[in-house]
Amino acid sequence: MICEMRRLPPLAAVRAFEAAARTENFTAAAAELGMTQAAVSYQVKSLEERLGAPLFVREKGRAKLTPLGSRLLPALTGAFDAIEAAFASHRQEDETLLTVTTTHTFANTWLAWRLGGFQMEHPDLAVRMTTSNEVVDLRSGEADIALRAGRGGWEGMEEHELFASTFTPMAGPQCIAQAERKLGRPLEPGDLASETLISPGDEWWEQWFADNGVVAGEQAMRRPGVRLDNQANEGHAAMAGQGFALLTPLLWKGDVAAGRLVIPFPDRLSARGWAYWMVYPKERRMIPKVKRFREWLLAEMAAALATDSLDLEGARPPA
Amino acid sequence: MICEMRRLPPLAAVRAFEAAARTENFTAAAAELGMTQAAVSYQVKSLEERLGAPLFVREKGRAKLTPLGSRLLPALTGAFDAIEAAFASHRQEDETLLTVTTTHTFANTWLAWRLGGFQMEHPDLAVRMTTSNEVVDLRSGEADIALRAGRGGWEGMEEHELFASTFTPMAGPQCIAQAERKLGRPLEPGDLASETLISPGDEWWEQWFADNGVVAGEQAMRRPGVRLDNQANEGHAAMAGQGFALLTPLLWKGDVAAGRLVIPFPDRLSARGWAYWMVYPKERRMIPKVKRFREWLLAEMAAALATDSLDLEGARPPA
DNA sequence: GCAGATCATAAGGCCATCTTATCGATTCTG
DNA sequence: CAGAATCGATAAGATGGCCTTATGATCTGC
Repeated sequence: MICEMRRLPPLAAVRAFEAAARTENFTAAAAELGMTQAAVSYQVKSLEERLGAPLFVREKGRAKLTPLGSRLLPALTGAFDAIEAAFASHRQEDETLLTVTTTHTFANTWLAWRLGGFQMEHPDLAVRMTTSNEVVDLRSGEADIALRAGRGGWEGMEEHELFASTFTPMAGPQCIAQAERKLGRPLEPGDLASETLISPGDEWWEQWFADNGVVAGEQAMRRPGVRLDNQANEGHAAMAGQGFALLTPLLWKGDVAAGRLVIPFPDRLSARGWAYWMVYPKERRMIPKVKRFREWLLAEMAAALATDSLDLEGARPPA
Repeated sequence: MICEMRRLPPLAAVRAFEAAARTENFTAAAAELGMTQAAVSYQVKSLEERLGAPLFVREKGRAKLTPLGSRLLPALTGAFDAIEAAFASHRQEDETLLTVTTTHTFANTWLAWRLGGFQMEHPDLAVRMTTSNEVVDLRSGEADIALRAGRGGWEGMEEHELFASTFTPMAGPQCIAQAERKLGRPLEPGDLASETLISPGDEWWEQWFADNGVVAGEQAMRRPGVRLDNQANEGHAAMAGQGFALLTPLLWKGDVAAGRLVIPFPDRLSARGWAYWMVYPKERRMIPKVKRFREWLLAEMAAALATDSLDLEGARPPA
């Protein structure tokens, strides 16, 4: 093993010396360090004893640096400045940069549309949004807050349930129109068994078909089809007329309102048993930027939920 | 007052973090720092709490740096390296450079002639000799050892008396010859009253005249004459035939032996009540270079004194 | 599945470090 | 020149930061 042995004097003593040397005044140094003059005197003396050489000459009631002390001082000042700068830059960044991590889906369909509002309300914060799938982000300090789907119960985390993860089939208007033209009547759940599905192999299709008594659903699920890796992509594919996708109504309100997506069976809503959560380490809950984001998000979410969810025509402009 | 407030985390924690981060291994870091793994864990944790952000991600029983930790590490390593280097250079210099401070006189007449011998015996030491008159040199660390004239009793200093500071008139041989030719007989103490003195106003002339019952000495002392500021210069002036100087026999042995200086009254020796001393701070007596020089000097001095003192113009060995 | 390595944590002790108080020396000031 | 103010050294005493020991949990490799 590489044992790069360091031989350093006690750092508390070095620190006291540096401050004392910089001012050539033990009393002032003590004030700067938040301790007493006696403590500085003690530390300086102990450092001198350790070095076996004097750092100050005491004369006429003052302390003046010896040549050795003068030689030592600049390097030490530089070193402490470097340490301070390292932590200061962290603190600076930590106070002014808020990083939110979330899923592609939630980012795309909800957060990205509203994050500008938060930024407007808090111009002193730099906001960064990243998308990823690991909750580890929080433990490793890569993000301050996570917005995630799951069942909750993350160890050591403060959690706020935002909304339940429900889903129902949606498709582009032309897709619906075409199907109904073909059938000559409004769509019914069972009809989807013969329509093109997006991510047909998905277990949630199985659940939805079961929830709605569609036995023939399995055929549709076995048909080849595009398999996409997140709901955001599925939604966009649906809007592009690629078929029916299972989507969470809350997340697509805007597109539904704008007519880009149609919900054929507004009352045929399934639930995953999941929810979306806002999550952050318990111990960071009092940090200002975390607090501000939490409050903003909860208000925003409340507004989003306030619109009658079944009355799905629409995303309302956020309060 | 300029209160350049620094906000630094506890340095012990920073130090532990730096070592732990460098190796990404708390156990190894603990070994390097000479403490236990538990202590490193404790310190790292305390630093993380202070920062409000994790520095390591603990997973699979290992600790891996977070991005924040990685960003911090280089600056901290650099800072500690700088501190280490500062003290190391001092230590290096302190171990290999021996500085002796002494008077012009002793340097000129004794030490300079023999210091080469010490250097030969200790080629690993760099030896530096400076001449000055302040004992403060030692307290300020400018020199390791002082060779000084005085009465002893320096506070906090280890002292070795080397030899008593005695003196007797000396002059160049031509000067003596000229005077005796003029008188037609060997010189006697009283004759100096009408000879040219070097530094005639010096109180030691007064003492020497008194010690030797020369009442008329005062005349000579009031005559104008060159006043030199140290015995080295006075001795050289005497050798140049400028007159009679009061010199310490031990210091001029070589010149006397070579015939460049003559001692007209070898038994008319006065003492100043002073001695020459080797002096150094008590607490430094065990430092190798100090020890080595001390032993060398005492041996050298013993050798110099070993030659029968009365036979040789009479320096007496100190008690 | 056991041995070995690594980190976390609890409990407890102790000494380094700090504070308070006081003194002596020097400098400032009216 | 006296008194006030400033500054550093030092003694005595308190405390809590820091370290150790001991143990547990987790992961890896044989």
